[in-house]
Amino acid sequence: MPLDPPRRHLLVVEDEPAINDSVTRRLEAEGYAVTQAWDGPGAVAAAAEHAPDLVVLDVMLPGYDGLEVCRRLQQRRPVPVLMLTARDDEADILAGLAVGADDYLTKPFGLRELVARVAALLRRVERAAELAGRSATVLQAGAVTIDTGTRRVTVEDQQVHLTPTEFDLLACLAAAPGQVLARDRLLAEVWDWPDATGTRTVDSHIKALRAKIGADRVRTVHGVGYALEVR
Amino acid sequence: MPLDPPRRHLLVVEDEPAINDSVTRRLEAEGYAVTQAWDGPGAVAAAAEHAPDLVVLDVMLPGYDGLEVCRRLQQRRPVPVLMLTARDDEADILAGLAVGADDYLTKPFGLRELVARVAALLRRVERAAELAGRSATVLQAGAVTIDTGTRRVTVEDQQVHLTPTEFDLLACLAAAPGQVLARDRLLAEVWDWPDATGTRTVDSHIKALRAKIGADRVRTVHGVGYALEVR
DNA sequence: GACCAACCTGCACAGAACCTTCACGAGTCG
DNA sequence: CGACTCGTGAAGGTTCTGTGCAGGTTGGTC
Repeated sequence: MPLDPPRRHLLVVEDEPAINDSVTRRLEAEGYAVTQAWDGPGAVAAAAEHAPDLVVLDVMLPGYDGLEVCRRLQQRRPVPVLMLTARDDEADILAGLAVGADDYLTKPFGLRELVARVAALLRRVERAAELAGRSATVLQAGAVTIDTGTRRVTVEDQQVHLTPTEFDLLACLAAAPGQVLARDRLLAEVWDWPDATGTRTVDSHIKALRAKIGADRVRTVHGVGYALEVR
Repeated sequence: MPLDPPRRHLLVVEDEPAINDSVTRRLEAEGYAVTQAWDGPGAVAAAAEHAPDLVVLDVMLPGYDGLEVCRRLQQRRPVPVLMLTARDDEADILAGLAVGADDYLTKPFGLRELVARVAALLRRVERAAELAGRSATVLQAGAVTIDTGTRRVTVEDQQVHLTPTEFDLLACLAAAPGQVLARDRLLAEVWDWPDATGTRTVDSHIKALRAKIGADRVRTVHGVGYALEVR
């Protein structure tokens, strides 16, 4: 049981340097650990690396849309998102909430208000998490069961130990059972490398995965990619 | 504007009135139509009557076990099930998954989490249904079935292995069943060679394809090209 | 700081899978 | 019956994948 209230880690995603910096400074003054990101890819990468407890996200971003960032973040791991929107556009806000944002703030906003919202959202989420206890989202493909909540995998009711990357790879394949996924796609989703050129990393992990869950459960489609057998 | 998605119908099976009511109220607030049931027989009857899109099912029930309910529901008609379990028992969870549950949540859980799970599961199931049913990925010509998602080909329910080029060629022909496609056209679409001059490559692959799916399924149109028989 | 274990990545090589071309015979059409 | 088109088999070359291994990173321990 952790005794001290753990320090909360926030991710601030905002392309305007002045706003990003002032928000960051203020939140740090409030005692949060803050990581900054200035565009979509950076945000996704930072989130993957730091696993923040909450994300403050501008919807208007270079790279790709803030909504897209939100979607990707949620897809990877549910994380509370406080959306910043310059437009006072109902549709935009609704879209944000639909892709997993939990609250929003329209520009221009005061820092005091932002801080209050962040605190409120964290409180809300943490209370829910506390009540939630253990839970999971389960994927299944044939005799393979993947629990993304506990990150455990069983094959024919036998538990198997997978490394983090192996697990993510399997989860990615299992999200679309039977479907063939290209190496590029896997590199983008599992490794967050939008650019994939001549690396054999995927193959190496596929090999490891096969050794652990059974070689014939991962199908090679020559010249295309890999697929999880459903059977 | 996104057109309204059809209203989803849920069945909540839980014997504890306080929990059942709060869960139901919250889900209704989220826009779902909700039916309540308090025991096993009631759950089965309600499912038969309302044909819900998803069932939230407590495993500990009077009457008979939640697992039994789950089994009966699945037997009647496959329906996504989100299991609620008080016990933090691995075996119990696995048993649930084995009888057709798709996800689980251990008590005590947060309503926020529950809502998220319900939405995620519905999304997943609907996506799967789309992939399975839609002809977006599945092409058909007579007894030949081509799944471009899994890249699998079936001839009279027998699976056939095709090489990448053979598959693309077949898919190209199957995209316009019965239609005659010129070699130029095939070279352009399958091989991405806009310029086609006196190569016999197409013929070679047609030959291979014929050997695998049956010679008479690919018709030669002298001086023009090839066509997939529909029959 | 040194050390160790677990893990990720990339490379080189071998073998498998695959594609293309060629030559020649058979088929088709006017 | 020519001229052209198509089928066929084999050969050669190319691309792709499986695999073992080494170097590097990370995180934890003494």
